[in-house]
Amino acid sequence: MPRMSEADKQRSHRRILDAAARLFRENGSEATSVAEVMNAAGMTHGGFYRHFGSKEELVAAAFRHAVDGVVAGIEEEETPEGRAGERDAYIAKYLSEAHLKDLGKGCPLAALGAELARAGQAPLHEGAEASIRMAEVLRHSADPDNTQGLAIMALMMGTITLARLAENPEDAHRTLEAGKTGAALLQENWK
Amino acid sequence: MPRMSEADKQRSHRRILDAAARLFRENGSEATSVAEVMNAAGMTHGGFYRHFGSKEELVAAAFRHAVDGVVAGIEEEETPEGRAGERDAYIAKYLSEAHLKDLGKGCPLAALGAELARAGQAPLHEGAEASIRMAEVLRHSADPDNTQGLAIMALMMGTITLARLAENPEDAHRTLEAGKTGAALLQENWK
DNA sequence: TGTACATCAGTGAACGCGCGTTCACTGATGTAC
DNA sequence: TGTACATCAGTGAACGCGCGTTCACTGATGTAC
Repeated sequence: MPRMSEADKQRSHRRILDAAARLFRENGSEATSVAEVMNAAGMTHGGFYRHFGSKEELVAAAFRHAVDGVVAGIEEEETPEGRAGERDAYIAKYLSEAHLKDLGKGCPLAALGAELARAGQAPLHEGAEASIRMAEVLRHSADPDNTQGLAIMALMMGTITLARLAENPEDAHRTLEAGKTGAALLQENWK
Repeated sequence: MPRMSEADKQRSHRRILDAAARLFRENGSEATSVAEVMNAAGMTHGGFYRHFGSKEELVAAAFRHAVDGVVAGIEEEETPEGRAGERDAYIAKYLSEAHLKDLGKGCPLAALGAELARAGQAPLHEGAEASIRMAEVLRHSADPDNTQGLAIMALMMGTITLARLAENPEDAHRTLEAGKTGAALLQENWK
């Protein structure tokens, strides 16, 4: 059947990244095999090394791809007003019940942050960039360190992690509400 | 050499839990093998199943053991004043540079929370209990849901996760400072 | 208190299995003339 | 434009390896008399 055209290869590459970004968030990057990713992308495992040099390289690339998907449309906003609107919608969506179970499309930092810190140099680097980038989405002030954005991002990540550990919907809801109250407080009363 | 006394077995059991609680937090429970845990506990891997029925059982037990170690001394405080003192010290210690690299003795929820949510029923249950228990340590008000404690816990977990992803000490420090400012705000201005 | 024996914590070899990675092969693609 | 050929994306078998788990064995412990 091979070989395909250059455009086909790009489509395959994209399918691998899509599958990996979803599966890694759902099950963790360590618990997901290269073969699982390739099957989900509609291929067999042997072709993997035409696209990536190693699994670690895929972990880094898929994580970045996941972050791209999550912040898409927000980073493009030019005006402060557009940003503020996107930002508030983003916080509400982040702290929603839907985000709890939809791991595969959820926040990459919440799903993989802890794992990334020990997954090698390239994944760690992507994690570091994602931290700054995702906190930037939440920036309110002109503070160059974006302290407020970092704090709100941290609160939201922790909230989702705690809510995902809840054994019943009531506890999960309670945790999300705590996060919403906290996020509102950090937005209104900063400094 | 075997068989040892009942007291010896209890000491072995304890050594396995100590080693697992440290190694799982340092490298993740999936990335740590049963043999590594047993070697760190000073034994060979074959004896493991005299103590635990499966690795998953160890993950749950070691996580609980880790939580026990972290909240020890705080839960025992009887008076509100004693609690408040312990609590403030706990927050300061949690958001310190020392906590960043000392993964093996650090917060079990920050290190393993995301992994636990997909590690099986028993580990998930321990994660759920730990969430409530560790938020309880931070309780300020008489609010039965402990909303404030949950929010502060979430903020601190997220802060440590973000800070551990930082590529240089300056960014890590900045993130910790954001967490401290946020935590103070959540303590002072709640509701 | 002393002796015979069953128990069982820990050892180390062995198991089947799935992992990441490699490789010979296929055949459509893209290129040179 | 047509033909010959090199390229290389994807296949599927195979690799060595380490995993979780099992098991026959050892010998000190704890128990029964």
